[in-house]
Amino acid sequence: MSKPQETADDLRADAACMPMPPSVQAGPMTHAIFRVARLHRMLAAQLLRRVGLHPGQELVMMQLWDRGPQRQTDLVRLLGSDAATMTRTVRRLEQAGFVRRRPSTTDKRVTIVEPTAASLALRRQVEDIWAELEECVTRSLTGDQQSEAIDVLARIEAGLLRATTPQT
Amino acid sequence: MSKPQETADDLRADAACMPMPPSVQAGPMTHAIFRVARLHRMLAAQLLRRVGLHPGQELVMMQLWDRGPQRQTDLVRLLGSDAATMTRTVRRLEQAGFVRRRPSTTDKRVTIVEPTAASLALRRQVEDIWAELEECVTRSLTGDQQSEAIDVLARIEAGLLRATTPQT
DNA sequence: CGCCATTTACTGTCCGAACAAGTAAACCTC
DNA sequence: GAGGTTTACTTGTTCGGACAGTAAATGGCG
Repeated sequence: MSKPQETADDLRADAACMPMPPSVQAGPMTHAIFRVARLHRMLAAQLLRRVGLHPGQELVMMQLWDRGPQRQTDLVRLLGSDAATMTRTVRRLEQAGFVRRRPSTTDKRVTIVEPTAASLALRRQVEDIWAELEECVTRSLTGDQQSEAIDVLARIEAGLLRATTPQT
Repeated sequence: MSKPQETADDLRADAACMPMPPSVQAGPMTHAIFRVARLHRMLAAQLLRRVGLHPGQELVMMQLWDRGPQRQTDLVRLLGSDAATMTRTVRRLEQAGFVRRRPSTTDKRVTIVEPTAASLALRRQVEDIWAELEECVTRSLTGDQQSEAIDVLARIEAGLLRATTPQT
């Protein structure tokens, strides 16, 4: 094997660098967001796989652990998700044994979702995963840059929000 | 019936604010990235739907427009995508008439993907969509903040990259 | 030349995400 | 209390994304 040694730059070029054609270059922020979002999600998926969760499921569990039993609708609202997605996600979490579903006694439409005792073992693992994720995100940033980043992301979110909620 | 009227803040709380339970608060950057990524993708999907594309397909088309006919493997490498995903995405783009597939004469394994003449009409629309996306992302940022944002996102990407490519 | 690892593309499977449509229950108003 | 509306949940479909497995073609090596 020649391939004398792949430098860090080579790896960087291979793995992340979707190259820079002119049309992509036209939207540097959009492009950067795409890249970061994908890497972030990939890393989250990779870490969550170890504990048998798929991306998105951990968010449901975190809500349940923090806020206790919830109606599915509440989970949908809290996560900004979709009712259909929530139905299937909760069903899979139930099959995995992390969640229990119980019909409400006061409103026959609603089903209450609650974390199982078995899920408590997951909680610390998920918290560790979030800590590791956060570490990966922040380790290239100084404290000041982290503050900058939080502020900038909040501003970007505000700008996007104005576009996605034109109604009212 | 109290619920006099929902204020703009209420709506904002509904739409974007996935609340702040302690475990989420533990990873403010991770949380912010999730939120921005989701909004960004939602907006992209919303804009792309007008021209009949799904998120991800536009990236393939942009590569083809900018770099000309490509092997599927090249598209996979350029976009950092998956061979299986690319197979299906290209097939759908072909069915939609935006792409043509042609077997290579020199290597019977490869199929060359090239944009159709019909796709050229899409190109300007997609460029407009990227411009609109970029506008939504940047409109809450000053010029300095945009530079900050690019820098910060690049640093975050670098941090994530070190985690997702641990192997040589 | 023949063997074998690699490359390229495809299929099946499972997941989240989004949309549409439908059902049942609760609520509201007349 | 009857009828219309809203709410809560479910199912079906389509898409991108990821993993596993397959088949064919290629290229290198002995």
